[in-house]
Amino acid sequence: MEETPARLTAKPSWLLTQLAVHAHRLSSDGFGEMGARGYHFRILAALDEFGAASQAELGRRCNMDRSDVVAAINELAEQGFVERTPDPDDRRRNMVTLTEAGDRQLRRIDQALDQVQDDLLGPLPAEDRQTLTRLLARLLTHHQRGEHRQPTTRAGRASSLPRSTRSTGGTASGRRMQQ
Amino acid sequence: MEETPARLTAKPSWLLTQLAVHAHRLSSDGFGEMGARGYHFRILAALDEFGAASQAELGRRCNMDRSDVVAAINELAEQGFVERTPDPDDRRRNMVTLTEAGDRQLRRIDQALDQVQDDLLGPLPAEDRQTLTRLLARLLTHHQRGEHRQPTTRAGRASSLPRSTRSTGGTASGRRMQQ
DNA sequence: CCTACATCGTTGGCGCGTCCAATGAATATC
DNA sequence: GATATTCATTGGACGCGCCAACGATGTAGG
Repeated sequence: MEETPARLTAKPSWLLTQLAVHAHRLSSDGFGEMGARGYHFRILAALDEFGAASQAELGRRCNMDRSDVVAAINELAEQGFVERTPDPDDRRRNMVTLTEAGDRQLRRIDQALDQVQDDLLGPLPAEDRQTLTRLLARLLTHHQRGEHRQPTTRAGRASSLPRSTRSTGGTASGRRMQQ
Repeated sequence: MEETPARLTAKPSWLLTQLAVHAHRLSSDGFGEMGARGYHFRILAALDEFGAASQAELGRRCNMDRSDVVAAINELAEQGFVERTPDPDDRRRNMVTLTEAGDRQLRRIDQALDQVQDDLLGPLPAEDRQTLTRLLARLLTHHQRGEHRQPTTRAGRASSLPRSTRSTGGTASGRRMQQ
């Protein structure tokens, strides 16, 4: 069948992102069967492991944007998996709580995901699986550090230019800028 | 800072997809500077390596949907990086050709991506980089094989459900068929 | 020849994940 | 108290991966 350009297959970033596509599909198939998606699982997991939390905290723990937490919590609440109640101690916050049904849902998803790991790592022997996991974890840790561009408390200008400045002007519509 | 749930960090699928996010961001930052995106690079790479091709063929090589190829070619043509001409031998097809400007653009992107690989693999020593690449390549190959569920010519297999009901279908999950 | 069928390009649409900007309420800091 | 910060929410954007359907064209079979 048609070959893929070596310029792609030779690059770790290609291997990684393409394999991630497969991982994502396997996962989606997994919890898609119970009407969930990635964001739901993340939040349920965080609530289970750390207890009730504000939405902002959930976002920090799960690497999600606040606004996406809002939507996910809406959906989870509709399904009865979490409850959203105002925090009396800080009226800006919502306390998000895991319900029993939510706990059950979490376990179901988690189980489905265990199977997914196996499908994903498919042909690798145990040792290689461990090696791969270790290397990935190491890189991920590396890339997450230094990601908390803290506003520095106290006037720490970070020259946050919207930075649309694109060179080859052309027609394009480049965007990007993640802080 | 806030911890991430172990239910997530313990899963290879999580490590993979999250790291892919970083890889994707690094890449985007890379060619975003020249008004390109992933799809563009894939197509330029395929044209450079295998010569002029039809859009369908490009889609097969680059793991892209035909419809997405259309859009990408539109954009590349606007920028003068490829030319789209009808194929006289088969009037269904378009021959897509790489221009000189396109070739230069490809080289620019490719160079930027080399830097990206280095940033991505950051703290890993050469040996680990190699190991990781090898494992990823192996898994990717594994997951790409068996993806060409061919309609078998004659009489349609595949009950082709609207794609949600994919219930306990067991492993297979009737996957795609790109190619 | 004529009828199926497959392929190609195109349009239009969906879902998911990631992100940003801006608003209004509440709180923290000075 | 004035200012800055945090929080939830809305509304939007973009990339990537898909799918369905169309009309035009090409290929096989009977």
